[in-house]
Amino acid sequence: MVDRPSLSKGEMEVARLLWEFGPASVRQIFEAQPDVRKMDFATVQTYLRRLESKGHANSTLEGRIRVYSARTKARTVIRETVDDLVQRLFGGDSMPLVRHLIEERGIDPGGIAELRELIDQLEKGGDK
Amino acid sequence: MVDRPSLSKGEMEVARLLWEFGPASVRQIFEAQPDVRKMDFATVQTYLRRLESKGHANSTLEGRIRVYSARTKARTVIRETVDDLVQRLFGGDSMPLVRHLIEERGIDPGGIAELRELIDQLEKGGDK
DNA sequence: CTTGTTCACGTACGCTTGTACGTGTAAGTT
DNA sequence: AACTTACACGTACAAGCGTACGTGAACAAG
Repeated sequence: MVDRPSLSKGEMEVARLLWEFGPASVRQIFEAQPDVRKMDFATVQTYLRRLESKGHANSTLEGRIRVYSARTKARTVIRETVDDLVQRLFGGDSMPLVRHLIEERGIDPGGIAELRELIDQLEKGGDK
Repeated sequence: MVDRPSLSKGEMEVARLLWEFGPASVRQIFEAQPDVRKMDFATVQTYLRRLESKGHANSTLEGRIRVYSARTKARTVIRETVDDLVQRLFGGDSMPLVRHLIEERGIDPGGIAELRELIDQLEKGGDK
């Protein structure tokens, strides 16, 4: 449970790509970026270095290419980030955020079905 | 639609108090803080000043007391903040966040009922 | 009027973040 | 071998952030 520093916005973006595209070189992460809104190669590199120095990634040299891999699970980082946001923006109550997401951002039909199930589950095993 | 700089975490906390406790002096915001995790008076003051310089608050001197009031609506800031988070952490898809909130943070019984209604509404007027 | 209290306001300071550039070198191309 | 890419790695640097301190003025209490 070594408590790692939290991620900045830019670092999060790179971390997400790293989670999604597994162990990867700087170039691979660089190219995994959506075409719009691309960071410079060197910027991606810096973020990966910073992720490593914060303990959120590991790296090894494979030949002359440095390959990074995530060291913390997405779920963990997401939990911490969201908890923090809920705390600061809503004083700790997460319902307003759920409400906001549903009202303002909409959910597609598949999501609606899934949501119904989630709620049923919640109600059934209404523990903790 | 003047595009104001986004808020830092500390600023958000103060902004939330300002939204909740209406136009208020530094001291009032300072005292509105939950007893644990209190910022110093001067720190609150700095955040209010910064909120103003970023265009998120206004202030006037009432006698010798400076009174701050929010200039941007909570809803707007929340939308921008959450949109940004969803973008960076989930690549723009908000469903994973909803799922996370429900699974990891739980919703109280009242919330469950409300959620059901929200979903029904969504399904009915399934536009946009 | 003297002393303590409460503010506003300017300032500070080290750390983090966004966003790279430059240099040296290994590998690929002609 | 000479030239061109592609990398790793060190470095940079201004703006933003967290967290106040200090000073001087206004007010309140004695």
